Amino acid sequence: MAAGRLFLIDAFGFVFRAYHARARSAAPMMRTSSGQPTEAAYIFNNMLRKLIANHQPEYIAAVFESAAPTFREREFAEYKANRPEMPEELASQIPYIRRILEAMQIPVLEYEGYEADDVIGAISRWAVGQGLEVVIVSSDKDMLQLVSDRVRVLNPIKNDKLYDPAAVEEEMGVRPEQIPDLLALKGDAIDNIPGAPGIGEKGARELIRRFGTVEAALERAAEVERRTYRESLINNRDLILLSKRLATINPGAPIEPDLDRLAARPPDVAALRQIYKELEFYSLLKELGPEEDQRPRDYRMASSVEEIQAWLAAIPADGPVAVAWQVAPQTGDLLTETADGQGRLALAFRPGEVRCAPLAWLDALRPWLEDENRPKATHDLKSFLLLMAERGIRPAGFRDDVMLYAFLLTAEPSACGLEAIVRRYLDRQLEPSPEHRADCILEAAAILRRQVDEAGLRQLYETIDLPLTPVLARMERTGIRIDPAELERLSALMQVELERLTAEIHALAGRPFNINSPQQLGKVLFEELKLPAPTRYGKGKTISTAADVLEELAPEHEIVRKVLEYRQLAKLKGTYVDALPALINPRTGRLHTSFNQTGAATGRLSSSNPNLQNIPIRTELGRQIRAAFIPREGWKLVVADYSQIELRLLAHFSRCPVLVEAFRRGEDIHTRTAAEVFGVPPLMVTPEMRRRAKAVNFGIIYGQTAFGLAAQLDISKEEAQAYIDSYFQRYAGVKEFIETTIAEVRRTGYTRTLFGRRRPIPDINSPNPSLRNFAERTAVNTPLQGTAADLIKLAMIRIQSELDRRGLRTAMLLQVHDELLFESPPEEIQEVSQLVRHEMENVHELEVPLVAEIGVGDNWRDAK
DNA sequence: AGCGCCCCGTAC
DNA sequence: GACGTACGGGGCGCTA
Repeated sequence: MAAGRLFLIDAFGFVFRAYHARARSAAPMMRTSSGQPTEAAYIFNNMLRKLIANHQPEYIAAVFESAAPTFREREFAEYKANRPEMPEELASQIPYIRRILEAMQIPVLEYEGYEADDVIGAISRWAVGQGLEVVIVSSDKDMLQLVSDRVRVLNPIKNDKLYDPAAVEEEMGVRPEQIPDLLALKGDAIDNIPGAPGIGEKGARELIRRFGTVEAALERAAEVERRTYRESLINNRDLILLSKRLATINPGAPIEPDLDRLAARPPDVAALRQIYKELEFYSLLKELGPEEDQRPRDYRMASSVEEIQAWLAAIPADGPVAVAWQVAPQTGDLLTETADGQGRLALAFRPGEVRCAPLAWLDALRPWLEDENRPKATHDLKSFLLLMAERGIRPAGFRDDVMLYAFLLTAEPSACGLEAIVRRYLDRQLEPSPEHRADCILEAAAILRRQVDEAGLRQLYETIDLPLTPVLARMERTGIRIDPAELERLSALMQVELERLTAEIHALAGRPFNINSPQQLGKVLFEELKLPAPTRYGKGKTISTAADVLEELAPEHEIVRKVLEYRQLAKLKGTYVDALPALINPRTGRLHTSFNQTGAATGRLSSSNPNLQNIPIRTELGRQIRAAFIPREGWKLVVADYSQIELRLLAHFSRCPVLVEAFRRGEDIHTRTAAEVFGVPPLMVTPEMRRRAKAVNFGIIYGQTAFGLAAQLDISKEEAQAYIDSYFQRYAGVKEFIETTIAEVRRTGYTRTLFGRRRPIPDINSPNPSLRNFAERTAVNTPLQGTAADLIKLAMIRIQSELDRRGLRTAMLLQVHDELLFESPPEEIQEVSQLVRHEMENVHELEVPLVAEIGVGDNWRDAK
């Protein structure tokens, strides 16, 4: 005979109650920084800790509900029908709860076809037979029927109240074995046990105390004085008996667990630490104490190619090998060679086990690098592809890019560097050596891979983010041609103009000063020349001299007009005309930007060194700069633009009939909006009305307020508000979309694009109205901007694959959010135009058509 | 001299 | 406080 107490935890019951208790409260739910709800896991974890600390069980197990239908559901379809589907915020925490149990070494019991109640009943009976005492950890009243002299119920929600038979009788008014009878009469709303109509809590207790059982009460119903009770008993006999069967825990299940498995064991602290890190339970992490990080390290430079190959051959082919290379210490830029000539690749096989190879050995590693069946992990795959491409190697088999994983999970550019990943997910400090980088990548890959899977982001990763990487690498490598002579010509012209303007401005100011300095300029304009100072201030304390402020002042003084002209020239010259030629790669003679896949929280790409996504187009001078972007000799540039993609997505998401119809009929959307907002037929829409409607349309996408629209259009706030009201009246579906989107983000904590890309919006429930408003605008804008980004990325992947499949020489050069730029040999232009248009327009079926406009020309300006 | 922040302006 | 997402140049103040 065994001795001791067996604690049986009603896991789902507890989790449900804990969750719903919190869900009802107004406070925002607890989440990780990436938006994963964690509160139920936190409460459950603390309940377990408290339980173990206070009671020190000899035996313990957690009982889970099985997914298969139980006898109650077979007998009574409505059973538990009142219980809502488990909400996503709770369901997503169940895997963590199971892992917490695993880490605490608490066995989980679940048996197909039995509810947790029945499993607990059966195990209790079995355990008592084994000589154990049983403590059922549950806050469910049903459980009280199992209480006996050897079985107790412990309610962790009710301050660990422990129920013995006397306590049950005191609280419920009946003995434990009479609980099903009680419930059979009074019913149970949560489990949808019907009960006897007309008999409530008090009546049920009175009847059961008097007659002992439901059966006896039915038998002797005639004796009941109170008419409603008497008639309810007589008229609902079958319902009452069914209710009793539903309420009765059936302990007859043939369940006999292995007692040794249920013996309490100390927690696996390392596993627990890992989960706490993932869930960002920092206070709990602290309680676990400092981690001994001095894990054994076996970092070695391989002594021969053969040794590396032997290593590679020895590891199981299904586990990934992490690859790292040298990066510049400060910038993180990839280094092809180090000062000491010791450029090397590091390969991590198992935690703590890393082998390095000099770059000179790459040829020997080529078969492994190019073998798509040898899985690899990296941080920043694109850089690695570029590094290898320089050496004529085309690596394959990339499975995990922890940079992309981190981005999918957090949508935070600053969380995607390896340093940030190691700090956040491994809770360690990154050392710069490639060995340590590879070691960390291997470890982080396992964690992030799992989180990506659990967050439902796997498909997005495999269909968009990962396959886009080699496409971008190729675009960067191809680069784009510019005409430096043309830019130098422009630069000289602009220089002359700037010098003239400088002299004129200084003369008007009565003294020389630095026009580039907002501080000095403000002093000249508002203090010395006493121009009417606007109320607007910058984040510092200087009066704003921004263009829109100066525009207002332009009629007041000649100097303001000249400053505006100076500013434009200085900006374009400094940022583009002079900067771009200096960045031409001498080897290729072309400009090679970097596309950052983790640079924009919405999922857009960003471009840097140089940024080729903000080349001017609005002014004539700007267009001259754009004209300096040219194709290679004898080729053409082909430009493909999505038309109004974000407004089309707004139509798709909102299904707003007016908007949807306008796009289906191929109308000019700004004219249509003008007609709606101003209440005139489309033919009566003036250019000014269209301009204003266009501002309203964009304002909607960005969550603009009346204040902002008024400033933008230089109209009164009231007039702007009238436009917005009129808009929402005509486009009621859009209004509803905005409201439901915000409501959903409030509930879930993050936005999702059409393809499931998420962005946590933690401030959505902030008490600070400014933060909250900003969060709301972000919540509305991100699914539009992010879905547009997903769509064009998908189109890029398909276009590149189609270009390759057809053996075309056309090269994709740039992406500018809703636009793709190609260079084509003349004989391919027709085919490529068609191909590109087809892939862009058919990238995904929406409520409205997607339209791509194609242009061809000898430079970027003329191709549009 | 180098870094970081601010203002400002370019793109979509 | 007031329009979403970026990058980058120049000024300027801080630190070295």
